[in-house]
Amino acid sequence: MNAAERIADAAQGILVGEGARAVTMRRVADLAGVSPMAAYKHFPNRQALLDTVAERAFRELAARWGKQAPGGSWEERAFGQLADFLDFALGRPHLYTFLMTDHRERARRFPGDFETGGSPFRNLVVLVEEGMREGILREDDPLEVTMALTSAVQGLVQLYLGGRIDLEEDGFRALCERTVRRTLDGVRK
Amino acid sequence: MNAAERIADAAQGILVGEGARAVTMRRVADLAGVSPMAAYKHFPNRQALLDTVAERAFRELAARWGKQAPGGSWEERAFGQLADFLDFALGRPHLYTFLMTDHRERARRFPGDFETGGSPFRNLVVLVEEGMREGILREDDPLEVTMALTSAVQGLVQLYLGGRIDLEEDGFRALCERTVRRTLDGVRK
DNA sequence: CATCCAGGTGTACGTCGTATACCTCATTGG
DNA sequence: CCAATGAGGTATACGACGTACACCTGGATG
Repeated sequence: MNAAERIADAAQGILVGEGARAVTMRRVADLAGVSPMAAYKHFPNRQALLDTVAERAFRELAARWGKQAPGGSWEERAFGQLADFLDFALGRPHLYTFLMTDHRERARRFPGDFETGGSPFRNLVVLVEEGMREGILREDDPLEVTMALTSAVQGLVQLYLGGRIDLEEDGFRALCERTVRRTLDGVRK
Repeated sequence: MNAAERIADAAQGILVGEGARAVTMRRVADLAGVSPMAAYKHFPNRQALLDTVAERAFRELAARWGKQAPGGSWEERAFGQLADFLDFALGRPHLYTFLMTDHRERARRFPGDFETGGSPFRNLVVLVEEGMREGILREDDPLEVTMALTSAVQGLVQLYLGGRIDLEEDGFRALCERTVRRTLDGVRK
């Protein structure tokens, strides 16, 4: 029905797909069954289309991650979130890079946008707040503690997807777990 | 004299420059004062030219960072390294992204290549080993501890350069310091 | 002196984003 | 009932991109 959504769907489909094919207007149009210029009736340019796709994908992601089973200890839930994050990053590397790494002017911004609805990070901040309430984590700025925990993993993932970590996926996941554990416990004597 | 180096210089110059202009073969050739096809006498394709530029830039970086003044406490030296890293990442953002983030098949790889010569990371691993010898850091795998400390900062820089952190440069540098401090001390109670 | 070839040029092809002009209906005001 | 309108599609074209290919040129070498 809505042609703009069919076009955004097609663009997202390219990001989700296996091959590392770039999201070109012609390819998107082809996938949507429409001529290359049709997209410009709905988006002023390629960047605006990509921004829309990012917005949608972020919302979908937040909805999915919100539904996690709440059982288990705090640590089990925390490492469950890590596993979910890695499932996404390693399972949809192009979409991950597109959402998390590519420069985008209208991206969500720390700190403001990470507290309000729709951001996948919100769930993690909540988890950290729970950890502080339960006395597992030191009292501290929840947002910044969340950043400390997540940015280490994001840095590792960036290196891994950039071909700079010579490990199989299982080995890499284990490295991420050890790194999070070090961030939790500190490396200082 | 060496034409290949003049061309690589030109390419590096684009990465170092202010504007976010892409490294196109035509632009490189123009800067080198040569026709667009000349580069192909020295590099089989654009990717090979970029790989060469990355190799050179990495070596220059390692040489510069190796010369740091060795004075001060371990912590002062560590945060000095952080400042140097941020000077580079924030001062040459395009070169930084090119070197650290862009997918490159022939990139240096963890763990092997980070231990041997020419890698800027080598200095940090040495610093961490010193910290363990001085009893400041817990006995642990030096390479992985270095990764834990650096990947958090890399994750933050990636977010910052991607326009996802709404802070001035000073505020961002302070956030990096606090994050490294948390990684050193841990966030667990 | 003839040959060769390292290193340069000019041209051309297919791809990209997208400006522009055009077309085609369904809706709607008179 | 019909003319006008505008939303949404198309075809064509332009300049920039990476690069294949044919060609040139001048100094080293047999």
